[in-house]
Parts: sequence; structure tokens; C-alpha cells
Amino acid sequence: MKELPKSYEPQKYEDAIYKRWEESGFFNPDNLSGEPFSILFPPPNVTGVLHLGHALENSLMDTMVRYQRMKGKKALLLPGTDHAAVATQAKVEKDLIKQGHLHPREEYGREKLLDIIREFAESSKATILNQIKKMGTSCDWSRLAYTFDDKRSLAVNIVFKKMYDHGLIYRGYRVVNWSVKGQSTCSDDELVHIERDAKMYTFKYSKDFPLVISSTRPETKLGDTAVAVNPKDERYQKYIGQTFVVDVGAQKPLNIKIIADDGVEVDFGTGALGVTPAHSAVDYEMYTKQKAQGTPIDLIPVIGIDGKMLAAAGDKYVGLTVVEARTKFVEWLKENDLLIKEEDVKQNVGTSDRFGDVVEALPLTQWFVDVNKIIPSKNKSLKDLMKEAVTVGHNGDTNQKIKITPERFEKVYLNWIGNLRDWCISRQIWWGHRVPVWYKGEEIYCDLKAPEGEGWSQDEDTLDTWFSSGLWTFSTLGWPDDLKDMNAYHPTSWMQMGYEIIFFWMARMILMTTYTVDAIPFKEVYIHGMLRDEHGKKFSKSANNGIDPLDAIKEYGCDALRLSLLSGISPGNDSAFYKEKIEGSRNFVNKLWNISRYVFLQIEKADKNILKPQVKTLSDKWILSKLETVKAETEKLLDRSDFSLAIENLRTFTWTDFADWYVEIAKVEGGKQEILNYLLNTILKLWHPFIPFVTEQIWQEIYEDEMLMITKWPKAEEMSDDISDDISEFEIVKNIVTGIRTLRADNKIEPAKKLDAMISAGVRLKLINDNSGIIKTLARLEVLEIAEQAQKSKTATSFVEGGVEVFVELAGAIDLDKEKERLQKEFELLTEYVNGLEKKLANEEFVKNAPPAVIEKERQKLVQAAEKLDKIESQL
RNA sequence: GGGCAGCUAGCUCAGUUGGUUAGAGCACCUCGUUUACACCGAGGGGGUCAGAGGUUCGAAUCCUCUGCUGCCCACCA
Repeated sequence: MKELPKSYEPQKYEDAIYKRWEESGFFNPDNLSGEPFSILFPPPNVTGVLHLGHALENSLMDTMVRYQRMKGKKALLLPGTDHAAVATQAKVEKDLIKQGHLHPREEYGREKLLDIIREFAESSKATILNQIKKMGTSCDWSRLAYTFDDKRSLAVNIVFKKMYDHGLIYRGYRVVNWSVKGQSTCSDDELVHIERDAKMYTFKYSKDFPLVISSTRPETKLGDTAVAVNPKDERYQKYIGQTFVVDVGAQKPLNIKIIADDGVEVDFGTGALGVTPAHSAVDYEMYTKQKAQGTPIDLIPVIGIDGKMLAAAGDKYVGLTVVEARTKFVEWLKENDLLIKEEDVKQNVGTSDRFGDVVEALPLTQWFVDVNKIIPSKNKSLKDLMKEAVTVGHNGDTNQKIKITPERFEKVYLNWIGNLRDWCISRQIWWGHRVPVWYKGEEIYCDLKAPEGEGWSQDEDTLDTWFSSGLWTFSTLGWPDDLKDMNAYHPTSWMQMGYEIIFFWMARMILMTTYTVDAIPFKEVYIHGMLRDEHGKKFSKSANNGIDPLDAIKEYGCDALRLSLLSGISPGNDSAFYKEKIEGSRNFVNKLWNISRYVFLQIEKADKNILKPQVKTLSDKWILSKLETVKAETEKLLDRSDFSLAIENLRTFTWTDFADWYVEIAKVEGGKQEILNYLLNTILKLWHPFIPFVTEQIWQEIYEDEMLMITKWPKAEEMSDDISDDISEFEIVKNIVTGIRTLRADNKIEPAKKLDAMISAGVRLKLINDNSGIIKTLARLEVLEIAEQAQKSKTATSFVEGGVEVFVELAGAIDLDKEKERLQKEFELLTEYVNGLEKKLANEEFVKNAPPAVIEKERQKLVQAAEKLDKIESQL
């Protein structure tokens, strides 16, 4: 066969291989047969280029889908991108501002700005799709989707209308999170809480007001309409229900009603809470409660959407920013001797994750998804649907239960649902799906298209980007028009995502999918952690520690990148990524290449269909049984999404067992063409899902027109008992050889003693096996030469008797007798324990008097211990 | 305030229902290399598994407490 170059240069092959895969048509499952298997791409935002986190996701998904494809499934990996409403608009506006267009929205107007954003998004999208190809990702490009294309927009409108008709989407005036900088609402989940220093002011509204309150936002007190106390608080009970009129400088004197609320803590501060219904979500809830009880309180907005004080705040404050107003109000408190205390405190405030400013709570008319309302005909709320999908299964069907890996995120998710409030879905930005609602005077019309007739105008707002992402698993599979893909691939088989979007995305997909198509969106979800640098820091622009995956691919190759990303990780936990790691992977890829290079040199004509190679020697038996084990383990681990451990096992097999031991022995024993061929075929297949390029390249170097990507996954076979005896014999040989090598390298040992020990080791080898070629091998490797020398010298006289002991003592590694002794000891101890337990369980008194649970437990212990005992016995 | 995770070799991390002498990669030391591979080979050093109790024949693994580190949630005004 032809000779391979000395080292693997990925840059020479990768693009051509990808092209060949793509042109083969096998990325498209329509060209495959078997059971369907599907993975949906978490669509990357079209806000920029892909980073290492995306590279990790690509590696995870592609490894899984290639594995399933080789297992003979119709494997679909469906790619897509996300228009990422607010993120994209914020990014484009930021760039425009940098270029000197300080007020992009005013300068360009809606249509023109949308054009600019669209242009950016399209070019970004093209970059991203190209990067996905560079990662070797085997996705079906014919099914490419975008959250903002026509098909997805149609799905959005249909779902909106359905929810609207069911009363699950409603328009209401409520306190929402408002980003002044972004001039838009944001949902509770889009808030990033940061801790900052603040001052807590303790004061009275007026001299004769009976209660003292505290606040870090005194300027909002210009809109207070109540003071809440705990109904059990004896100090204040007498005031509950009374109303006091105070003048704090607002436009009108305030009517402050003393109300009772269980949420107020008696021991916190003064135990009295100034209630500002217009500028606090909590206070707003009290306001609605009071209203429902028929004891309404006022609601006075004093802060506007521009972040400045409104007229209602009073002449002194109108037009000031909140910070200016705060200073002024505190001055006023001081002047009037109302300020009692001023102290420094740490405070958590919510900031907009996209615009970065501290979010104001404001009452506005917005669109909401009601998560508690009972859905007509289902007798359940959206919250209930979200819960049951991961607990009892959708509609109580355990086949429709989502498995989350690692499990702990299930609790996190359920806890989140517990705290969930109605989801504000309308945004005042322009880049996104327009709310499909039209108005004409008092009339409201919701449908897929504008109503007939004059005078209708569409709602100006757009939808939260997660509304459309929530539909992703089914909107990409032809819903609602063409259900062919839906029927085959939904619920999708496997999904992966970072833990940071569990609430944003996983939760919304579960909500939308169970509600709309009456099924779970995916059967399994694998949660991965975040990548960090070698110091545990996040990769970020500001820290300037970023690694561009494309650079890494250029330098080390895609396979090395993929392998390093999937090694040493565990689900849900962050992992460090650094140069040495990818270098190690690159070295492995090259090792695999060189193993192949060696095999190439050995075999004349390769055969890809060897099923059972002829076994001649102990070493053959050993390596083949190791291979069976690693086959079985790889399959088991991949089925469990344990990529890391699968790689570790495969690596040990390939490098240590195959290359370092077997190949070295094969060089001496000779005649191994068939086995080497078979071993190479098999490990190429096993490695292919992880490192597709190098394996495919080697495969095609051997078998030319064949494509590794669609070969059958090797199936593990059961090992018989007598083989396992041979295996342990070979392990002993290995240990002895290692012992000899260790001895040789040890210069502190007296030469005569060393010689004795090494010769005795040689004798031991002879005792173990004499007809398999092993001795010849090992002799060539280490011993024979020395043994010959020793026999010539006088020191060899006592080697048989004394040498064994010396060797054992010095090499330490392979004392079978000692090992037996240790096992014997453990066996005895366990036997005693088991006997004790049996006696106890046979004792009538004990059985009569002990609680059944205790007896059961003892029984279980007995079973366990007995099992262990059997195991030891078989080893003895 | 509530919850979750992590603390295992110099570094980054595995360790799946408790069970042989706790592992890997990288780094380090010694030796080797005209041999498939220096992106290499052989050997070696290095860990009382954060600490303290407890359960058990047996604990890195289970329980309790403590200490750091990080994350998430939350209406402490």
C-alpha cells in the first residue's frame, strides 16, 4: 500500500473532506434509512461570530449525530440561526453610535434602521454558517432555518393567535421592567442583578405622620399611596385602615393609607414599608390586592419612560433625573427635620442584560402570557404543563418525560416555575416579529394578517425573541403546513444547551411545545457548562483572553479542537480550556495517523470487511478482548452522553494498549497483517464521531471510494470465560515486563542482585507460557540478552530459588502470592461478616422484635456482601 | 434570605447505585531514539481525596457540622 506522510496536516484535507461529505447527501436523513434520530441546533444569535462555546456545542451535537448515523439511524441535525431581537438591535445601535450616529432610531426611522439591521444580520449569518461548516458539523443544510424567516414568522403568528383566543395572551396595564437606555421593556429573566453601594434613608413623610419608613429610593416616595405593615405587628395594628394626608412636595398632597400585608417583616427596619405601586413590582401586587379586596389605593406614576420625573412629582422635581431628584428630596427631608437616619448599605439592582442600564419599574400597557390561567379544554395552566413535562411526563405519559442531564437542573427548573410570573412579551424595539394585532379606535383585531378595510393600524411593538425560539423544535420541522418531518422527527431525540439559557429557552420550548403541539419538544437535554481560561476566568472581550475557534482550527486542526473541547468535561460543570489541552489532542490525532501509517506499511491489500481475524497468540487474544471491551464501553458511554469518559477509554486503548504494547509485540511476532487491519478499521470507526476528519481521511486513503461517515458502528461481542483467563495471563506478562524495565532503570540496586532478579523474572515468564511467541518477544525486548550474559557469569547459580523473591521484592509489581494473600484476608473478613448476618437473620428473637424495615435492610446488606464474596472467590 | 455546585498530584480535571493498591492529560526528573510517530519511546517522583465527627466488614463516594470558592434564585423596603 502507499505510504502516508510522516505527520498529519489537517489543513491539507479538511475542506475537501467536508465538501465530499456534503456532496454525498448523507447529511440529509432522507438519503438514509432506519429509525429517525433528531437534534435541533440551538440557533446562534446573528450578533457576531461564533466563539468557543459554540464550538463546544457543535462538537457535542455532531459527535452525537454521527454516532447515531453510524448506528444506522436516519440522523438529522437541523441547523439554524436566531434573529435575536433585542441583542441584534442593541448591537447594531451601539455600532452606529460609535460611528457618530448618536440617536439611530430618530435619525433613520423604523424602516431604514430595520434595513441596516437586516443587512448586518444577513452578513453575520453567512459568517456563522461558514464557521459551522469549518467545525465539521454534519448538519442537513437543506433544512436550514432562521427564527425570522417566513415559515417561522407564520408559526409565531399562529401560536400568538391561538394563545390570544384562549385568553392566555392578554394586554394589560401593569408594572414592568423598563430600560431607559434601550427604550423598551424586558422580561424578569432578562434582568442581571448586580450589587452596588447605596444609601438607606430612614424618615417620616411629615412631622405628624405616625410611622417611620426606610428607602434607598426616596424620590419614588413622591408617588407613595400607602404604608404597609404586618397585620400581626402590635405597634401598628391600630393604624390599619386609616388614611393620612401628607405633603412631600409632589403635585398634589398624598393620601397615604395604612394597609396590612403578610409580606412585611416586623423585624426588618421599622417594620413599616412605604408603598409605591407605580414603581415597584412588589408594591404593585399590593395595589392589585387592595383593589381586589374593594379597598383600593391610588397609583401615581412619578417617573417617565425617559427616566425623568413626571409632573405628578411636583414642580420642584419635574424633568429631573431620578438621581437629581433623590438628592433634592433628601435635602428637603433634612431641611424639614424629617430625616432620621442615613446609612450605607449594599443593594441588589436589576440591570438590562442588553443595554446595561439599571432598569426602572414603570406601569405600562403591554402584552403578557398568563402562566396561571387554566387553558380551555386542558384543565391545566401553562405552569402545570411546564411542570409535568419533567416530572410525571406530558399528560402523565412517562414516555413523554424529559430527561435532564445532569439531574440537578430539574430542581432548578421546577424552582423557577414556582416563582414564575406572567411573561411580558412585547418589546418596543423594532427588530423582531411584530405583534399580530391591529387597532381601529376601540376595536382590537388579532389574526395572521391585517384586517380588511380602512383605518386599521398594527401594534407598534415586537415580540420577545424567546417567543419565536420557543417554537423552534416544531417550527423547523414543517409545522403547521407540512407535517412529514414533524411526524418523523418530533419530539426531537436529544438537545444540548448551556445552563445559562435553561429558563430563557428550555423552559419556553417546553411551554410552547406542550401547549401548541401537545408533545414535549425533546426527550433528552444535556446541559453543558461554560468554558473558562486556565485561571478559571470567563472568556470575554474585556479580559482579552478569547480564543477564536477558527484560529485554533487553522493552527491545530478541527479534530484537535473538537477532541480538546470534549475531553475532561462533565455535564453542567464549567471547564477550563487552554493551549496545552489542544496541543495534547493534536498530538493524539497525529499518533492515530502514525499508527495508521505503520499498519499501511505492514499490509499489502487492506480489507474493510474483516469480521473475525484469525487469532494466533496470547497477545492477539488480549488485544481483541480489550477491543471488545472498549467497543462496549464507548457505546454505553455515548448512550449516556458521557463524551469525556468515552474519549478517555478510547485514548487509553489506542495509545497504550494498541500502539505501545500490541504494535511493539506484533513487530516481533510478525504475521499480524489481518489483525492490524481489523484493529485499525475498528478504531477508526469508534473515533469517527469525535474526530471525523482525520479518521475519514485515513479511511479514504485505504479504501478510496468508501466513506467512513456511513459505515456501520462496530458492535461489541460477549467475551467467553476461557478468553478472560488468557487475558489475565497476558496482564501478568505485561506486569513482569514492566517490572524488568523498572529494575533495569534503577541504578541504586547492586548489579549482582539486579541480575538475579531479572533472570528470575525471565524464568517466571517461561513458567507462564512457552509456546505463544511471547517469550521470544520479550526476550527481544529486554531479557534474553541479559539472561545469556548471566548464565555465563557465576552470579546466576542461585537464580531459580532466590531470584524470584528478590525480583518480587524489588519490582514490587506482580506478586501473585501476596495478592492472593490479601484477597484471602478480605475473603475471610467478609465471610465472617456474612455468617454473622445470616445468624442474625436466622435468630427468631430478632426477626420477631426488629422492625420490618431493619430486617429488610439487613437482608439487603447480606445480598450485597454475598455478591462481593462471590466475586472475590472467583478471583481466588 | 433560599438553593445549587466545587474543593482529589505542581496545573486542568475524571472517578456512574460504597468494594482490589485513588486515575488521566499536561508539567517535572532519569534514560533512550538511523526503527510508524520527538506532535516519540521506557522508567520515575508527586495525593493523610478541604477539615472534624458519624454510619459500615469496608468511605474520595453515604449522613452531620465547619471552612473557603463560584453560580443561580428571591418583594429585605
